[in-house]
Amino acid sequence: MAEPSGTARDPEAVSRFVEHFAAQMVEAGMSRMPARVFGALLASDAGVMTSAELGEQLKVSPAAVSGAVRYLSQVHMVSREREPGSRRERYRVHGDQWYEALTNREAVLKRWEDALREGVTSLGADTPAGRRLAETLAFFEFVEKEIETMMERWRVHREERFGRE
Amino acid sequence: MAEPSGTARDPEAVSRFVEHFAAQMVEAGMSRMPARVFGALLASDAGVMTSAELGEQLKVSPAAVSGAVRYLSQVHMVSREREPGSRRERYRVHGDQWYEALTNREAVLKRWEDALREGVTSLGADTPAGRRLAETLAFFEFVEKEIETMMERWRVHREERFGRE
DNA sequence: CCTTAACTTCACAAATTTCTGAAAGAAGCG
DNA sequence: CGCTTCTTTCAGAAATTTGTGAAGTTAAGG
Repeated sequence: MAEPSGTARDPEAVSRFVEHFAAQMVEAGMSRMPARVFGALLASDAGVMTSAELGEQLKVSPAAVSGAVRYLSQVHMVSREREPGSRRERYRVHGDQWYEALTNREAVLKRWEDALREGVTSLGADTPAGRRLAETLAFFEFVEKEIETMMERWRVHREERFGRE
Repeated sequence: MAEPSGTARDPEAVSRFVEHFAAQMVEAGMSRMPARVFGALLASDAGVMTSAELGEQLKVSPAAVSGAVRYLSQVHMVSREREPGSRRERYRVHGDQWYEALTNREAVLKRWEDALREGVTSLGADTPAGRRLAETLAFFEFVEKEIETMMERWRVHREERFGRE
């Protein structure tokens, strides 16, 4: 059973989740600090935290928070807002926005594809290596298209299950 | 136009591709040496190379090759074979095997899901944070299923385009 | 405008990761 | 069985990455 609203959550339970979740993201290639910041936001009830709150909860310096959120907004995993009537900055995870960003590795895919295309050309499309690269390239192009339609299906699925937010 | 078969390929063109491709893999989270070794294999005509060949081409020590191929076989991106009648080990990329492995991040997905499930429980399924985590979890579960069907579609697509190998 | 709160940038220290050389460990071959 | 060839392991050096403190920048509010 959940706490009555207004009661502070168990900070230790939050921290355990944040660190555990962040560890998975790190393993998947993300740097530690952005992963932790993201985890903290994801586990916050409001889905919004200030720099100070993030720094305090994660026990890190303002500089570390600054670097992490800069990265996270660049990859569109959080958005930053100015708190009206204050110099405080706030960072938010939108319920859906962030995993849309996760699949928006399109830029990444594109660069893989560029590298492969260049390889096919420079090694020769009619060499065994060139053919292998071409097939790999075709795979990435396929995946790119598939991800798009998958996200469309997800949006439908999500609406059914969670309703619009 | 391609070289007549039997002619050595331009080592510089190969190297350019390998390093460029490896750089993308690194950016996507893979360590440098495994990425380079994988690139070298991918760009080889035979799709097979010995430790010595890898070390020589990449200008690295046997120890570095050893570590890289250990990692690559663990994640099923290459397979190792014993060259018959020799102590030489050979490493191979199968045309298709490796990107099957790439999408076989299922283990990774599973761990993300575990972390999220634990978070939903410990933060409370009826809290705002718990609901956010639950939706994220649902997304991952959805993706996991989708990847499976996507790979089935790819195999069909591939057969049409490249024929069986 | 000046003060002050908040965020950012930067140089550096600490921690981590990566690669090497050397030594030890397997496995074919005589 | 020992010799030889190849691979792996391991300790440590080198390089890279990460996070901090301190100074610098911006903008709200008197």
